[in-house]
Amino acid sequence: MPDPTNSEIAAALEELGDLYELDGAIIHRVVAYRNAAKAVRDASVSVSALARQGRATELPGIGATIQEKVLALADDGAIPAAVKLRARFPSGLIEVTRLPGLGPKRARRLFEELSIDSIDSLRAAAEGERIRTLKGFGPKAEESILAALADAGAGEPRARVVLHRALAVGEQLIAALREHPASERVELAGSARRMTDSVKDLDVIATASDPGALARAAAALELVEAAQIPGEAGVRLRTHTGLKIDLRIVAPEQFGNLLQHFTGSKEHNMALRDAAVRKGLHVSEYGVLDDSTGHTTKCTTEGEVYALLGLQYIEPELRENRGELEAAAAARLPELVQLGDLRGDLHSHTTASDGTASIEQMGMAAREAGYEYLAVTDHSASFGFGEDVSPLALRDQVERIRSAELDGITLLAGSEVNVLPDGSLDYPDELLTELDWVIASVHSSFRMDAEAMTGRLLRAIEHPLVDAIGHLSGRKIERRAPYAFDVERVLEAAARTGTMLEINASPDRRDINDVTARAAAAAGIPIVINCDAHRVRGFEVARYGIATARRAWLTAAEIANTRPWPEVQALRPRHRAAV
DNA sequence: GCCGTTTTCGGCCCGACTGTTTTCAGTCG
Repeated sequence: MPDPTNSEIAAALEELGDLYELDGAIIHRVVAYRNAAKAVRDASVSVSALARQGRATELPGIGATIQEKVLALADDGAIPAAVKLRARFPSGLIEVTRLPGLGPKRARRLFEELSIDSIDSLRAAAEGERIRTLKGFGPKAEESILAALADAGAGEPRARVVLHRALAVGEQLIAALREHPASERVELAGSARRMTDSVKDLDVIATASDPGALARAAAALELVEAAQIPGEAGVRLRTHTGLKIDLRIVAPEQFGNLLQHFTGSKEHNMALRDAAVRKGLHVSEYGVLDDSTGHTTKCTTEGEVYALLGLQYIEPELRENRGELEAAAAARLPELVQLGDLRGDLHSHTTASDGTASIEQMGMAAREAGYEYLAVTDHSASFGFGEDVSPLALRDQVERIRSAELDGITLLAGSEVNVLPDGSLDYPDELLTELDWVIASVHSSFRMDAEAMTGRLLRAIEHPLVDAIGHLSGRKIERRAPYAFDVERVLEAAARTGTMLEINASPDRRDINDVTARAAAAAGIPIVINCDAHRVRGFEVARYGIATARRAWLTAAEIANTRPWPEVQALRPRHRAAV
């Protein structure tokens, strides 16, 4: 039996937390399990392996007890405490606690007093008006339970929206509000401001000379399908795309507090407040209360909030409670890479494969995006959609790239070569040696087992003519999970061979992700941020690659293509000489 | 269950909302 993966361990710890909560454990113990689950999920190394070495306790929120439980899971496939509790609480009961309005306390009473142990028995009890017989429950409770059941069964479990779709609408709304005469400051908040992969809804914070007028104007915008009644405090909107947007309007003197609060993340804010309490301060969306004076300080900017707590300003992308508070306290936050730092792009397509523009058109678009160089990397021989480039055609393509006459940008002849199921590439080495740049990607046979996929990737990484691996995990945000492979072994191999790893900036990929990118850079692996552009407007997505890099704490120095092309070349092991 | 420049024991974020309440517990973000 293979060791449990980090996500399996995290799920087991979450479940145990849920079970302890049903069992009536003090909430702090339950929270401890949830914090541990998050620490496992954020870990870039195998927590099973760490636990075997007795080092899992180095992760924040994991102590000796939870390490023991991880070891039990790894050795016996189960945690004894969870087995015992599962016998007492039917699994359907945990689903009942997930319904809005029902938590562990009320679910447990339903179980003990009405034998409700599943969604089905809950529905039957509500319909039979038996729930209102319980003390503390009334007709309203029954009604809201039935409404929650109807929502859950409506088949529209409102999936999260990929970030760029939400921003496409949100940025229009913000631009419109900024133009309104009653508005003063209008800023995006929430997870979208932190540039997460996907979002549930959007939060917008504003100050206004006439709040009511601004809220009414927002509700009247063309992109709004429905709005609740606008008020002085703001308005809740739903756009025609189905996206929910909360506009909150506040007094200017509290703008910093509110923006900080609603930017989150929840975990960041909880840790921030915890640290504040130890200094005798209490942080909320209304200000910072000082225990010793009883005085609440309001902040017009977020910088003031952090400064009051003795912290450096923390960029939104870092606010995930992944060590940013400790770093800010020590004034050791990294200077994050910015969009303007990119000097070139090393992954693009033309009409030679599945792109829509010519070499020249893509070159001009890249130049307009501010790049000094662009690698043209059409798909290789076996791409498989009738868009493949045969070896002969690639030689022609190299000629065309080399002879393209474009001022102000250097075009590089490259290819995005398929990594075949056995880990070999689908161009011969003699052909690859003629190229300036080779990026290798997996485009087929995603469902191999982890061992085989790891071997496949290792072979590509170790190939002396491969400069970088494209979209390493193969994930599509909200649509396709990464394929199974051993991230640690892959990073170890890339670090050893000097093979670069791509952050593919395409907003539905953002692959490698923030957690992996941070681990890769820490291992000394050069990262490249590429747009994978298939059309002239394809370079607009660079901001999403930059966002992932920033969420990974990366500086410009850790991104290869912030350098001029000759320096990128020098970074590569290019074993070319050895071939 | 975790954790420590005020603690190895005694704490553990903050405020809003809801329903069933006569002062609040449970839930949510």
